[in-house]
Amino acid sequence: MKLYEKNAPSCECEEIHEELIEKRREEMPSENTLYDLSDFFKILGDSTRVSILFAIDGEPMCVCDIANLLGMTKSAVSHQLKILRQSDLVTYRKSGKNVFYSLADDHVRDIIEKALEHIKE
Amino acid sequence: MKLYEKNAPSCECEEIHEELIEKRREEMPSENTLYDLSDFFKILGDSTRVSILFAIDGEPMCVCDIANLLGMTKSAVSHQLKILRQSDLVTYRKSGKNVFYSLADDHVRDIIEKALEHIKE
DNA sequence: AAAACGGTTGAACAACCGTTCAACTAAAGA
DNA sequence: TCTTTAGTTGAACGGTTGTTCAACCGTTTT
Repeated sequence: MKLYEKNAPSCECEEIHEELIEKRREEMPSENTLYDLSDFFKILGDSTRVSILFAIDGEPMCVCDIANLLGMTKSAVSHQLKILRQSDLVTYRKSGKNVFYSLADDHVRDIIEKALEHIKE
Repeated sequence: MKLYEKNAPSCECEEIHEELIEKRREEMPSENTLYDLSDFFKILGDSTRVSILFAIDGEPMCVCDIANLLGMTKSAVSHQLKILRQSDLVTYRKSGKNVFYSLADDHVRDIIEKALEHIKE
């Protein structure tokens, strides 16, 4: 079948709805967008990072207090903060020996809020 | 607001700001909620699963067509569909030898839409 | 009935990821 | 200056996870 050979390394099915697939393919986001999107969700897909975001929501907190709040070591928290920093989800401000972290913007808060609504069903 | 920063020139790990931590702790979601939330995002934190959700958005698709669209094996797609099923993100309808999958509800679409807005900055 | 097909599933393997540990830097106090 | 403290970082370990492979099931076709 020609249709089969067109999509070489795919599944081994015989009956393929070629028109539908092409139509859907055109409507799909770009591969890069899909990766960016899943990478973003990957950041939120860890309870420690989500907890940190809730912790610093409203009031900035230093690493030590976050660690105490979550019952974790400074190191573990710092590692996760680095990831949140690199994803631009948090900002920080140095003050003496301390580093105060806060939410980068309200965008993330909205998404988390919507997700909270979703899981409460 | 500034109360914390005012009398907190240092955040010592032995001398913790109990009041702030306690206040934040009370405002935090329950541990279970935090796990549910991160588990939900974990589902979306995979490009294959996100791609599947986009694929079946609007029109139901059978496993074979999804596999062809994404250039993956039926098995790999089926494994991910199982995860999406167990998370109630998709529903399915059997029709002869085929199984047609579709989005469970519009909730997820909204969240993905918001996330798309976020990453486009 | 037997063969073919769409789809599912479990085991295995490799890649990924989060915490721990130890060493390190920068800032503050003595 | 020397010590202490807040925070960062890299390596390593153990658990998680996504794909592959092979076998399997239910439905349709011959």
